Amino acid sequence: MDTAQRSGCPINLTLEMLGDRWSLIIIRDLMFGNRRHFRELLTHSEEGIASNILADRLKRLTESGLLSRRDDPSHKQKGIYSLTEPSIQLVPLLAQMGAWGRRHTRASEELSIRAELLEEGGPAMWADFMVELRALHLNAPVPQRSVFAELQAAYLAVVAKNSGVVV
Amino acid sequence: MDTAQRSGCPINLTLEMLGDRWSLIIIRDLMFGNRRHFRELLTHSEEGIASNILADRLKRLTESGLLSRRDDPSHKQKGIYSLTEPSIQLVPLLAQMGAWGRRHTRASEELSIRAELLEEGGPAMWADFMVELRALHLNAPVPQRSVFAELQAAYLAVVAKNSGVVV
DNA sequence: ACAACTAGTTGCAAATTGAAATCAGTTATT
DNA sequence: AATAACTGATTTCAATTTGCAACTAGTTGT
Repeated sequence: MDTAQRSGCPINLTLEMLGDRWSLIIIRDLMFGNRRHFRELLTHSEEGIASNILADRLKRLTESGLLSRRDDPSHKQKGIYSLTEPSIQLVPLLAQMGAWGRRHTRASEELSIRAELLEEGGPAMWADFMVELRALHLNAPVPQRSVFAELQAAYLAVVAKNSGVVV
Repeated sequence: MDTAQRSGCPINLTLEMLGDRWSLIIIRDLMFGNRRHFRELLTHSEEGIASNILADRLKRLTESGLLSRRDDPSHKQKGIYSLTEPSIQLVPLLAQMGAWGRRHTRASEELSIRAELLEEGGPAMWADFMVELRALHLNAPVPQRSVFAELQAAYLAVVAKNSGVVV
């Protein structure tokens, strides 16, 4: 990894770590979709990431401490990717990105519902979500509230509604 | 501009508009540095943007509604770039980016002070700053409080302190 | 033994980036 | 009036990055 940085500005440095078209997509899928394996990230990606790009980003993100990788005991070739404390602390940033995107881009209703809930929930909900992510990714104690489940349920409800199925 | 989008996810769409290494740098300089002309953005950039990239990004950002451009009456060739309501609403996102970068990257003390103040000030300060930006960029009424001046003063104080000058 | 699955790698064309030089029009200086 | 400096770009070109498709080498299930 090159260490040459353009400036010491925190916004610039954040951009240097995450300012490309795929890094935050991968973190998003790990965070909100709980995709933990290479294959899951590759094939369940809404955006259709290529395998070489995914491999490269996983390597870079792991090297820069935003992800960690451990072996999957059930399969000698599989690795399990986890968020780290720094990437868990991206929750407020991703919440703001979702909120902005929902207002100012042509986001779909189905994929916006999580952003809407996170925005309404505010910092308190983000904190609860971060506690839960620490349980899922860092072996911290499991909390009572599952923001993940709330978001998932809301998403499935909108999908069901829009396909005409009675929930 | 190509209209092909990878997915309707609000995070993805935000990334498609702003997820490159320069767009948010330009918006940052316009927002926190009040750089309004091409030359100012080009030469006062900490990061040293190239003129062809700057020209391209100003065009793209203007086309996508994040900036607007009007003629400068004092010089027939100059344009004055302004933030728009959508880009003013990036304040919370940039505040979160600064806060994250300050914690998780090797950001310099001098360039971090604004991020620190914005984080401490929270949503109330962000709202005040947005009101002020609407005055500076959208001809809205000028408010009493100037967050811009507060940030600038704090920055200059740190610069002065670190160069051994008595403030 | 064999098929399917695993995490990647390789090859290659296209697009993007970025440094340096250049450009044409505008303004300030002499 | 001539000229120098400044304006927002554009051009050129090499290097890098992207992304698709094919492929690899190892692992697991049948």
